[in-house]
Amino acid sequence: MSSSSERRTALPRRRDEAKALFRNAILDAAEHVFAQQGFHGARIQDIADHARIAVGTVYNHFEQKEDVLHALLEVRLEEMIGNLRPQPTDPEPFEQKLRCCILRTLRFAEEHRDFHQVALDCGLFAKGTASASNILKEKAVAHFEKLRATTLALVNEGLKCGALRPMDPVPLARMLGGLIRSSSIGMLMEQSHPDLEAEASLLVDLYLNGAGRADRPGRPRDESDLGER
Amino acid sequence: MSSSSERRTALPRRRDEAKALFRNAILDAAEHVFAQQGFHGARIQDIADHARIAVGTVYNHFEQKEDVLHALLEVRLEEMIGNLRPQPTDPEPFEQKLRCCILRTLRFAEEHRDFHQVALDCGLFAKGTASASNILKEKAVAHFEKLRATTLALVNEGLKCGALRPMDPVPLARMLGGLIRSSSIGMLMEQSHPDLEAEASLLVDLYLNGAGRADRPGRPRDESDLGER
Amino acid sequence: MSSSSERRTALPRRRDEAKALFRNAILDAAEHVFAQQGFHGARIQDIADHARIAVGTVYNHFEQKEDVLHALLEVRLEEMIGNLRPQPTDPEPFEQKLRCCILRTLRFAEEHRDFHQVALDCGLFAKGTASASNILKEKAVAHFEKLRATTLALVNEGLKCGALRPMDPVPLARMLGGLIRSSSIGMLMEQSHPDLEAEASLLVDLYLNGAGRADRPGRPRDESDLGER
Amino acid sequence: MSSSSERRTALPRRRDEAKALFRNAILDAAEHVFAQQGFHGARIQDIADHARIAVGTVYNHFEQKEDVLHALLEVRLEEMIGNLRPQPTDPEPFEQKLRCCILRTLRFAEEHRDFHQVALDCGLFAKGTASASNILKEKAVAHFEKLRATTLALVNEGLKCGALRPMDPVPLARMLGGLIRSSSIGMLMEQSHPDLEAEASLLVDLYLNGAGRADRPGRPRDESDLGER
DNA sequence: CATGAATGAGCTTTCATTCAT
DNA sequence: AATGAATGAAAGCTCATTCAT
Repeated sequence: MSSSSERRTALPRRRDEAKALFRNAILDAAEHVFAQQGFHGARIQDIADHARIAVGTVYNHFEQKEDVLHALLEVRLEEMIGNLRPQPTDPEPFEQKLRCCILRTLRFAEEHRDFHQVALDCGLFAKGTASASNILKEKAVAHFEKLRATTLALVNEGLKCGALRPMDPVPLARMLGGLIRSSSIGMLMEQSHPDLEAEASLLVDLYLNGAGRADRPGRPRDESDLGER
Repeated sequence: MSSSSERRTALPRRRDEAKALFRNAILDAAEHVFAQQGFHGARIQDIADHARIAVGTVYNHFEQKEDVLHALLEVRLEEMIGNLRPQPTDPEPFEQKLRCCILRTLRFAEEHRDFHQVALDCGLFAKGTASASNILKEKAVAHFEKLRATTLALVNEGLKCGALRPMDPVPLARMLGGLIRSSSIGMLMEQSHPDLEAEASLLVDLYLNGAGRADRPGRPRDESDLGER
Repeated sequence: MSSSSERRTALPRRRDEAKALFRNAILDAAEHVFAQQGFHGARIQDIADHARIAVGTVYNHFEQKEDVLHALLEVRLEEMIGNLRPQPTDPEPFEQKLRCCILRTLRFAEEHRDFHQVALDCGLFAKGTASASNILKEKAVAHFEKLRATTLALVNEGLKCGALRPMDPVPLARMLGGLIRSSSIGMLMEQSHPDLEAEASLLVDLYLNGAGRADRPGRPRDESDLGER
Repeated sequence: MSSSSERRTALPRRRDEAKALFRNAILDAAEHVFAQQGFHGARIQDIADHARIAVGTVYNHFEQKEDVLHALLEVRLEEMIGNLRPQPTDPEPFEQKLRCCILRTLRFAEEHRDFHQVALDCGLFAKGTASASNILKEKAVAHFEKLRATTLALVNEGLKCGALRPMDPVPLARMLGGLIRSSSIGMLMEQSHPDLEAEASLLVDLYLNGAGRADRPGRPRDESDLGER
């Protein structure tokens, strides 16, 4: 009885493997080509060439060019959000935990420069941007919201444990996102491979303590510090 | 001083006025259309329609589509940089001056949402981004550098007068840029018209003092403060 | 006042002339290419080549490939219907009038073999046929209906003047259409140039008197003749 | 007489059965899909889906898409010609025999609306039509010729027995074909299920006696009738 | 100099056919 | 022999750019 029943499961299994293989190859190729040429500049032919497959094959896995982009962003963004989100193994003081999250995110950016390039190009980090909303439409917003929600959750945790100033979490999250983004973009631009640990520490320091000189005159929070002594 | 000699100067003057009129109309239309549809999604026809002129007329003023974008960015960026740069009338303590610069920049972003949309779309705020480098090429870098230099100058002034922590100005500038950008994007996204004065104050506060609670335990700069006593 | 006011009328006039020139050139080319290769086999490039214009120009005059076909059928069918419809100058006895209408229609078919080919290919003479309904959709039905109505009007005239057997005009019209169509198709097939006058006379004779031998035994209408004696 | 020798004959028999099963399933599916979407609009995938088999299987039975159409037309046309051809059991007076042939043909058209649709679409009834000649090439002509020959044979029989007017059989055959075709098309169009017996009688009547009123003045054959008295 | 139609290279997408399983 | 994914040539359509008026 085996052969037929085996076929029913073994063949599809192989097929599914092959399917996933092609799909990933296409997404990897797309990541690279989109990063180099932008979404509009990238031709399906280029992606197919990079994946060493035929144009038609791309269309066997994705209905439209846009769907390739969408799938790519979805997959990578999930990974990125996973990195930004606190892990069970992260150390407890919020400052350390934040440092770990940022470090992981920077490492991800370092390892996935192409994706970051694409994400920027698509305005993934800026909901409502023109080409983003035109290419990705509502889906773009969903992508962005996920990232924002994750950042917000991180900030809220900091507020709860008293590590952050008690204030509206939205600007706090916005600031955190801005800092990470600036740093990531800086890395992309410099094409350098900096000391990510140091960079993460610097980011946390700047985020928590600000850019101002601690003992500068008229520092508002010094006054409140005095009051507490 | 015959009428003919007058004509020699008067006529060109009129022509120049007319020329500038068309050029500005094209740039205004382009700002709107690019913001709505993205650079690649915008057709010359669309821009011409918005400016209520013929396509050919666009090509009488700009060699290529890209040149329209370039000119637009150049004009608006100059204005934006002018706003970010400290003015003679700005109040002296660095904190106040910074607040003024940021406020002007946010106001500009508010008034030129379309330009901001375009600038984001073109990765103007992120040198080396795909579509930016493909569309604008070297010129994009020049645009970006100008903005970066202005931010850097502002930070250096803060360092000189002792308002900022003595450290590498590059990350300080990057952080400042990231904050302003985050806030601008936030405004674009929310489609709301917030209290810009309050927003500027908040930004300065966060930039100088950080997001951390001042009296939290183990605050690093408290230690350095101790050392100075 | 002249030049500007002239321009407003003179320029558009020239433009309209040119426009009609191109449009007709496209339709003529399409008639030929569609006839040779069928609608699906004809590429826009082929039509453009035949009209000695660029592909894009075709699209400046017609939104889609289908619209070219539609316009072609509309124009030619109007002409064809004009030929089938009785003219004021046609002689009065219905038989003679019918002969004239058929002769004109056969002449039109002879002179516009290409159109006939296309019309057949599109099932223009058979409402609801597959490719017709797929390519032309509702418009195909409209085309067909016009033709049918014209044939019906002709038959009704014959009924009114007592030249045709008093019966349901629909089968009478159907028969007339079938005869003309068969003859036209025969001409297309034979690639010959027959004596159209003779062909028209033959058609009228067959249509009015039938294919049966007049004096054959058991002829039903002879019986009715008997009753009248 | 071992089981092995049996197999040698039994197995191929089964195989042939299975083969015919698939072949017929494909042709049935093709008949439906071609009728719905036209030859060019029908994808092999559609046909395979309808036959609930895989695309590859179609190509195991037919070399090309066109061959499917060709085989379909061949099979159905043979059947159609068989219906049009007089049967041994048909009653003898030519008029009755003709009535039977037409009735069978109309019944076939009624039962095989899809095939008729396809045949029309392919210009099967009009040799030399564009898409027909492009799709079916010479084979189309062969199909058409068979049908024409059958019609011609029928007409010749009528001539021989004196039921038809002594004249060139080609126009007579053409007229007969045109009448049957008009009626079939009419049925396809109306989507109605008329009384086929009445329709057949009407056709024979019109074919033999024409559409003209028998006692109208100046009827040419009346004169010849007079002469024979 | 404004105009707007002509141009044609280039792109996305389709689908008949092939072929490894 | 059935399967269905891979293939890639081919076609419709777009739109930046040109140019005659």
